[in-house]
Amino acid sequence: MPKLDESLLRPLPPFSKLDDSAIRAILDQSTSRRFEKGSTVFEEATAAESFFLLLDGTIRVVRITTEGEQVTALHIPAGQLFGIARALGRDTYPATAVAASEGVVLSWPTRLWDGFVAQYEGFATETYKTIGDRVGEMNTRIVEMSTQHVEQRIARALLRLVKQSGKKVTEGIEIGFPITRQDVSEMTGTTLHTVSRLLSAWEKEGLIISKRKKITVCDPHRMVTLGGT
Amino acid sequence: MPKLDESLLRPLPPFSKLDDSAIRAILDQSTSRRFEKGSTVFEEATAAESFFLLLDGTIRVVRITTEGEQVTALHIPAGQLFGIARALGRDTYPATAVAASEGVVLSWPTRLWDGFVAQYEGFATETYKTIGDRVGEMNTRIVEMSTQHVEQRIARALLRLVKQSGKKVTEGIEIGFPITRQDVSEMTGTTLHTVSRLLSAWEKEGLIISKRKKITVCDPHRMVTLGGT
DNA sequence: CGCAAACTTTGCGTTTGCGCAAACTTCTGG
DNA sequence: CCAGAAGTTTGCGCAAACGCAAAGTTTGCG
Repeated sequence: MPKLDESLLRPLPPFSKLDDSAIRAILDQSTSRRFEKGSTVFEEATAAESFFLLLDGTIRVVRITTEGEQVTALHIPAGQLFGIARALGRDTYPATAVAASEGVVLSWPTRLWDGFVAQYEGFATETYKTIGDRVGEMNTRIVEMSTQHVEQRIARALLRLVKQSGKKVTEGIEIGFPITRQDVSEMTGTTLHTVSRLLSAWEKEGLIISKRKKITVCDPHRMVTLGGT
Repeated sequence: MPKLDESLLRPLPPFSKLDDSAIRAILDQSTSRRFEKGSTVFEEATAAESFFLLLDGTIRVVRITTEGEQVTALHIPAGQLFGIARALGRDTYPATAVAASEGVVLSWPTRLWDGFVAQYEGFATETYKTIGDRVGEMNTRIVEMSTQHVEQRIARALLRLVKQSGKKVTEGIEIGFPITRQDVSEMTGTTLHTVSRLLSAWEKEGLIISKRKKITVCDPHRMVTLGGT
């Protein structure tokens, strides 16, 4: 077990109101694990045996259609809980979680969930806020998919990624994990071809710089404009 | 105040595990109100002053884009709680609720929420199950919007409506509240024209019968097939 | 009873973005 | 250092669905 201490969890939403001993106790019951890029943390429809906290990296939450197409529902940034099926009364995971970059997660057996909720004041509340945010995001996704054109959807998707995991570099803001055109297409409900064409065009205009698996937004302001009113 | 008794709430999820006196107490604090078709129960981004239980009718949960287009996120069937922003740590409503048919709702001031959760065992759990179901539905919507063609989306939307509020009639199963092509288009992210064309075609094939504001699915099995694998 | 409003149908031209195909570039492992 | 895998670019043709327009139908209200 790697050395972990209270200061790690302290700033994160579900733990912010707990005292050191509580956090210590929670930490002691956790398992830490490193994930390679592309590896699966848990799979849709399997028994929700654990819930997770992402310490480092980014998780892609995907669903796979009967035709085998992948759809990315959500990206989880470092510092958030995920796989918390139990909080919504489910006993299987509703989607698959894939590591978008290498990363580290803590996990606890799901059976501890109810105890944490009962024992630690504010734990549930903070968790439900996170879920609330995700519901909001999903809602926004539905609205976007219903009303916007591919160009706007891709612009917004990039902005979301930048906001969640952007790193400042000299040329602009870079998305903090490796991402392919295919990935972007799965987030926006389009094809990698269309994404490629669009990114090429944007690069010519100086809006972005894109290398293999890497996208840097140079002109966020103009990107926002493209994203729609 | 109309006469309400325990038997009304008893069978509904959040109350199923409470005893008569608890339900009585909850009921005593509620306000009952009738809504006309098309009237707004609450509006997006306004302070979440109440939460609601739909006793009769159907609620359409919509978001309005900056361009003024409406997108229907969800339909709430009779018997469910809604407007429970508080449960997800929000203090404003994330969407607008419109009565799709006339109906009756009970409401409580939001400040009572935390008390209910604390006081009544199982109340929160059951509520979160409902939310979990809705999250699942939204997820499915995203996947559909990403991967399916208009025809499939409309087929599925109709099936969802039929499942939620279908009434058996001699010709098939009829959607239990008035619904226009416009409404269907707002559920599926398309235009009323496309919906009209498609429904006309389906009617010619005997798949459905549609009158003004009324749709009856005659051949649900074939409709499922149209909805995709 | 008649008019206006709400809802529906249908036609036609246009466009967006997909599907397919092929070539090209960058990485990785032996 | 080379071969193959993984990722990207680009061209071309096509079909789904939109946008616009106009006319038809049903309903409710005065």
